[in-house]
Amino acid sequence: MKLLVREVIDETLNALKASGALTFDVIPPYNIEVPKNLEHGDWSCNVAMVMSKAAGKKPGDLAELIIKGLVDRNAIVVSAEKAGPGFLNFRLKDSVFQAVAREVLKAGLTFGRNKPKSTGKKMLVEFVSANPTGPVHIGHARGAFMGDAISRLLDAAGHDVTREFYINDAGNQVETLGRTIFKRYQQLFGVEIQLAEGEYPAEYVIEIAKTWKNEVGDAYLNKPQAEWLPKAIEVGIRENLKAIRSTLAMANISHDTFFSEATLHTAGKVTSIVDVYKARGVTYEATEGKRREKGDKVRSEESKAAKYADRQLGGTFLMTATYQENEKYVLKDEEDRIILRHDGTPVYLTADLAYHKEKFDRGYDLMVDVFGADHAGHVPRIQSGMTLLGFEQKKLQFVLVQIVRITQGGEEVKVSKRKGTLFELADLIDEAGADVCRFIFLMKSANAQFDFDLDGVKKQSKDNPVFYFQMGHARCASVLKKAIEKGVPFVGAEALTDAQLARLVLPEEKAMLKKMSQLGDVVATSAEKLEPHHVLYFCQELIADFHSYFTKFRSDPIISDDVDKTQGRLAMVAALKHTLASAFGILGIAAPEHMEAPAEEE
RNA sequence: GCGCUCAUAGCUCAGCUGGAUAGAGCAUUGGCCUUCGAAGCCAAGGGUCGGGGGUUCGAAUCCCUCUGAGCGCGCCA
Repeated sequence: MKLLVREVIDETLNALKASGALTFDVIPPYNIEVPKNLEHGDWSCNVAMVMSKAAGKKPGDLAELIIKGLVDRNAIVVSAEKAGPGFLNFRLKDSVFQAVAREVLKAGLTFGRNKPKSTGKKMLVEFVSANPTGPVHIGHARGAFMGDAISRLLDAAGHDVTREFYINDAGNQVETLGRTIFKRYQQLFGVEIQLAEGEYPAEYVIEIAKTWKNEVGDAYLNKPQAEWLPKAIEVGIRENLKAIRSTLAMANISHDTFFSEATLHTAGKVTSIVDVYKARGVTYEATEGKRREKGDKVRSEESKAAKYADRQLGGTFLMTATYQENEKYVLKDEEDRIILRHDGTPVYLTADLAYHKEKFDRGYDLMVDVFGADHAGHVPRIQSGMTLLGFEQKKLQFVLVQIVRITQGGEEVKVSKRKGTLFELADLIDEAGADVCRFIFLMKSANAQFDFDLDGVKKQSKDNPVFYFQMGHARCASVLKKAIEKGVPFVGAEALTDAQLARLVLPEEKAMLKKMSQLGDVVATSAEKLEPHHVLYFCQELIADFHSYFTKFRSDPIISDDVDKTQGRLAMVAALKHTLASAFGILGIAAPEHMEAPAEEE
C-alpha cells in the first residue's frame, strides 16, 4: 500500500523534472508514514521538506508543485493536500484498502515475509553458546530468545540463515568439570572426597557421574589422571550438551550447527592464526606485562590485573590497540592483547579469533554474535583481530543483551553456577511456559536493562501480556468458527467478490487493513536493525485495534443477515488472523485457535 | 580512573535513519456483558522526555557537557 503512494510521488517528481518545472539530480531518501492524527490523511510524506534545498524551493511551494502535477496512473488518490511545514497528506480510495485483505489472504501464513532465501544473502547467527559445564540458566535466556528471534527475523526477511552454537569445550573450565565429575564418580564407590575451590558442587554433576558409572563401571577408578580426565571431560560435555539441547527444545529454539572450540585446536587453526598475524607484522614479544597501550592507564589497586599480576609473564602480543595506519590509531581496543603465553600456549582470545576467522572464511554476508553485556569488553578485541586480518568489519555485528536482574518477592535472585544455586531455564519454562518467557524477553530492546519478576510470570494474569496477544488471534479464529456454526462460513479468497470486499468502509476497518499492509516494512526494518521487538509492538497495536473494533460494533456484528457485509468483514478477520499468525511465527510464539478461560480468583 | 550501555507517566517499557498534540501495559478512579470470547472495551487522572548548552524551518531522537545507574577493564573462559 505504501509502495503505491511511493510510486505516485516518484513518478510525479520525474515528470516534473522532465517538464523542466523542477531540477534535481536524484530523489533523496524520504519517508511515507502513517500520520498520528487521522485528520492528516491516510499517508503522509515529507519529500517536499527533504528536497527543499536540493530543488532550491521552499517546502511549501514544492509541495504545491507536486500536488498540481500529480501523476496517479492507477487512480488511487482521492485527495492530496499540503499541510504544516510542507507535509503532503494523501487520502486513498477505499478499494486500495480493501485490496490489502485480498493480498493477505493470498499470501496466507507467509504474509509480510520475503520468499525464503530470496535475497541470496547468507547469514550466520551465533547465540546461546553456553559453556558445556552446566545447564542453561536464566542468565542465558535473554540471549537465547533474542538470537532465535533475530534468526527468525532474518529468515523472514528472505536471507539464508544458519544458527550456530559455539561450544567452549577446551580450556580450564571443562578440565575443572572433568575433575569434579571424577570426584563424584569416586564418591559413588565410597571414596571420601572434598571439592576444591572453583569446582562444581551442583547436583547435575552427580547425575553425570552416575551415568558414567552405569556405562563403564569401575573401569577408571584406579587409573591415572591422564586416562580418566579426558574421558570424564568427554562424558561431561556430552551429557551437558544433551541437557542444553533439550532445554533449548523446550524453549522452541534450535541450532543448525554446533561448532567445537576443541576442533580448532586439533586442526591447528589456533596456532596457524598466530602465524598469520606474525607474517602480517602485527605482533610483538613482550615480558612481564610490558604490553603497549593507548595513553597511560590508571588501574585501581583492586583490579584483577593487579590481583593476578604474578601470573602475567609476557609472551606474544597482538596489536589490537596500537596498530597504526598513517600514524594514527585505527582500532578501538585500549591495549594490545596477549595471544600466546610465555610458554607458547594460546589463550581463549586466540581460539576465538581463529573461530571468527573461520566464520569469515565460510563466506557469510553477515555474521551476528549475540553476547551478554558482560562480554562487551570482548567485542573490540575481536573486531580489531578481524580488521588486522583484512576482513570487512561491518559484516560482523554484535548484539549485546543487557544483564537481567531476576527478582522474586522483591529480592534479587543470584544466578551462580559455581554455588550450585542456579535458576535453570528449564525450571522457568516449566513454571511459566515457553511463550511467556520468550515474550517477556522479546518485549524489550536488547539495550534495555530490566528486572525479571519470577512471581509475575508464574501468575497467569494480566501481568502476562502474551495472553493478550494470543487472545487476539484466538478471537479471530473464534469469529470464523462462529460463522461456520451459524451457517455462513467465510467463502475464501477465491470466491470472495469485490462487491463483498467493498463493504469494508468503516474507518476502523480501513485502519486495520492499512496497518496489516505494513507488516512487510516492519519486518524489513526490524531485520535491518536486528531488533525483533518492533514486530511485537506492531502486533500489539493491531490487536488493540481489533478488540476495540469488536467491542464498538457489538450491535453491528461481523456476522449478520447481510451476506455481503458479513463476507467482507470475515475476509478482514481472516486476513488479520493470517497477519498475526505470520508475525507470531517470526517472534516464535504460538498462535492458538482457542484459549481456555482463566481460573476465577476469589 | 577509563570504556560500553542506559536515564521517557507511580511501576515496566515503546517511540522506525530528526517531523504535526510524546504512546502502550500494569497500577488508581469511574463506566460497559440477553448478541461473534469481559483474558476484552470506553473514559479520567498522571510528563519541564535526568540537568544545562549547541546544531535548524523543527530535537525525546543528532553533538558537547554535567549528574546518576548497570556492566566491563585477567596471561579465566
